[in-house]
Amino acid sequence: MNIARVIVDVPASSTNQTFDYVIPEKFQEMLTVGMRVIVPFGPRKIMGFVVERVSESSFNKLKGIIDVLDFTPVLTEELLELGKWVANETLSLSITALQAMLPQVLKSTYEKELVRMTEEQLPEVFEHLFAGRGFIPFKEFEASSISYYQLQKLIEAGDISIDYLVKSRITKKHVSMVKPTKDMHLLEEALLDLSKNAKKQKLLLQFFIEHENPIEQQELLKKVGTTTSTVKALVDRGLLATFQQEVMRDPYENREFERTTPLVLTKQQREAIIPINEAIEADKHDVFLIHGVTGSGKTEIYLQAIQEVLNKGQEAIVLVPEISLTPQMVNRFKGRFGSEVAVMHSALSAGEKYDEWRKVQRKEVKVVVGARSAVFAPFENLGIIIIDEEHETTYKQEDQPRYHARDVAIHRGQTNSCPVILGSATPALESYARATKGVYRLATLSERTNQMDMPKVDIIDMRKELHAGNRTMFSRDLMEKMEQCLEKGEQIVLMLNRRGYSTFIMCRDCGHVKECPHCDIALTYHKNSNQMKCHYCSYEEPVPVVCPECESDLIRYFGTGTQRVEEALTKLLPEAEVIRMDVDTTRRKGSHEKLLKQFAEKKADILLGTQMIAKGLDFENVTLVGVLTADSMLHLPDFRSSEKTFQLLTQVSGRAGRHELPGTVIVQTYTPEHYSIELASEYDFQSFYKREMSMRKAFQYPPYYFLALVTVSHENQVKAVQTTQQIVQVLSQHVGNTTVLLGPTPSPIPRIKDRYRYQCMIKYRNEPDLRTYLNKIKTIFADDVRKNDLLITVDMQPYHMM
DNA sequence: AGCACGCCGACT
DNA sequence: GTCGGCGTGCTC
Repeated sequence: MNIARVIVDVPASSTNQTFDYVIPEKFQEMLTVGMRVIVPFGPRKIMGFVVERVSESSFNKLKGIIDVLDFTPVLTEELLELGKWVANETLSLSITALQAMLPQVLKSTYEKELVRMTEEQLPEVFEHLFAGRGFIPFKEFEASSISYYQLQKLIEAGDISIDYLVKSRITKKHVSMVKPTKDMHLLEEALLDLSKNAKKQKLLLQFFIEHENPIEQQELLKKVGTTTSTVKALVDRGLLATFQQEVMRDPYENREFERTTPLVLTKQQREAIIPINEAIEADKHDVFLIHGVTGSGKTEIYLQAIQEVLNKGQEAIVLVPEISLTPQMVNRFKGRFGSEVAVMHSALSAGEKYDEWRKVQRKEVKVVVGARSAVFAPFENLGIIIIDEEHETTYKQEDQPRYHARDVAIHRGQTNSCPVILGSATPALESYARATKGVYRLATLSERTNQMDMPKVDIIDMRKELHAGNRTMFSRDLMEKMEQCLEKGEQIVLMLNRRGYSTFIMCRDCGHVKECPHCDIALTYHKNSNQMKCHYCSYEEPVPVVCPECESDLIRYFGTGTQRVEEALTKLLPEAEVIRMDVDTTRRKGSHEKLLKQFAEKKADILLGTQMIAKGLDFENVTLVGVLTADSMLHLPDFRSSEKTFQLLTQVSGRAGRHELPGTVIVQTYTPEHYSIELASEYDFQSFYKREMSMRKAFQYPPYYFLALVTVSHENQVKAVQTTQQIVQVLSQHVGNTTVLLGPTPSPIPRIKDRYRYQCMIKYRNEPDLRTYLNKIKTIFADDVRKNDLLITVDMQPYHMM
């Protein structure tokens, strides 16, 4: 078994296979599957994952592994298998699937260097370039005006060589430690030898005579009340030594978590948890869907089920949508399970993420609470996977590998024979349909634990407001209720559903909208820099003074951004303090949390924000929730827009009156008669489900049909259309007659970065070999892709049609 | 991907 | 003769 099969870090279809390498003697014993290695690949050195150890290879001249990067495998055998499955399922490359399971810092970066091999005089230009150094970054050569040919000659002559470096992004955090170097009695002797003036040094020695263990320098200095120079003096005398020790970053280290104990469950909660506990006991895989209204105590069920799993000595993964991974959520898990919990979300620095991941790898924790990618946590004795807010679209990764965390979770649940819990107040139609069919087991929690009714929802027809002469973005009802709220000292949450809207620039005279010259999309206005930016290609230009079309100076920015609402609010309710939460105010790390804390401490009356405020927040003093534009995403070209609207409205309504104070919700809309708005206001999931299902059936959408989306992009529009047409043709020869092929159709954004984008949508009910056909297409066009800069992407079960 | 190799055409 | 610019095939 002295040969390793390696998946190399070269994301290309032609290298999407294992490569065999000889394992040098010194690595024979320690190298196991799942470790990262550095291997020669052509003239380069690259990183790769060992996926198998074998004793024979069909390949003749094997090269050897250069280095092994890990002492503990970064991928367990289960995860290697899972990687294969993900790659196959999502039609992505093996290396991409494997990389997706690891924290970013474990990715390798590559650099080239020029190494001087001779002391003899090099040509003038090279002497100048090296400037006395033994090696230089290759980039410096590229930046110089020296020709490649000249370099080639020197390389051939052996005067210069190229070195390929594989670097790691890992940054381990270290602290300075201090320890005594001599025995106790020697320290005591030294103490007597010190001069009378060296008071601080004496104190330090005294300290180590009492505590002989190494101590963090910072802590030592504080305890003894001295500075590094004193420590240094003793180090110079050979009595003490300083060294660096690695520490784990703990993003929550300075936080106290109030320990909580299990709550008494309601009847409905008990009924829901019994079958889950049975599955845990029996090591049986099953998918449970908990459909529970907001405030029905889903989280308590999760906590108690996890406790059951921990009691068995097993581990738990909890997935939460990024956006609701709020301090409140983290508190609940940290409060119950303390240091057994690792938290993984995007607000952590790369280093912190790595450390949290290592806590799992080193078995220092038993529970992971995290966003999508936490589904790959390297536990080896998994007892349960929980997906909260399972309907959230953030569980679908939008770049390669385009996996859905729910599917991965269920697959891991099968291999680990453990239960998977999906929880939501508004389950995804797909999930609910499976639950009704008995594929998943359904538990319904219809009562809130505090017995309070859901807040009353008033729908306001904004067309009538307009007719009545109200041209502001606040209806008369909302204004009145806000004023009442402020008088009583209660708080307000205002949500602006910005999806589908953005601040763009439009000419009031001719209606001209400023678009990106490289993408078919309106440029967005950025107030702070006074620039127009493209969100797709980061093209930028200053805001025009006059309309480029008609030269009118009536060119303004448009759209209802949170900034504009804030401005309007301060005009209409000057006494109200407003906290604005959107991408602009929450970009900085921790600012999200800070703003929420301020609001919780009642430092503001109104919390104004985008969707990000709809989830997971729980403020006792909030009695009014206003949705400014409920229908803004209803008209998007997305078959899930009704579902998303229903979910969002239900979610945001749950923010009001969660405690003693009764709550009101005001929903402003231009389409009050739309069923998703009407039924959300009545909290009628069942009717919505039936209604939406019949729509999906009629229009052949999930859950009745599966989808696959093939997108083709090319600089040349004709080429893009033609290729898509060819793809449709090839597919039509293979697929069954119940399968629908749509296309070529332009993508919702038909051009990005000067590339035209066309797509083909496949709607199917039963196509067991579809992946084979799609792979075949990839092979057919592989040449075209490489030679003609064609791009073909496949998205199985797409969530965004772009 | 990224590198070498080879062929071609432009330029001194 | 000297260079750089692509197109092509290969990487254990």
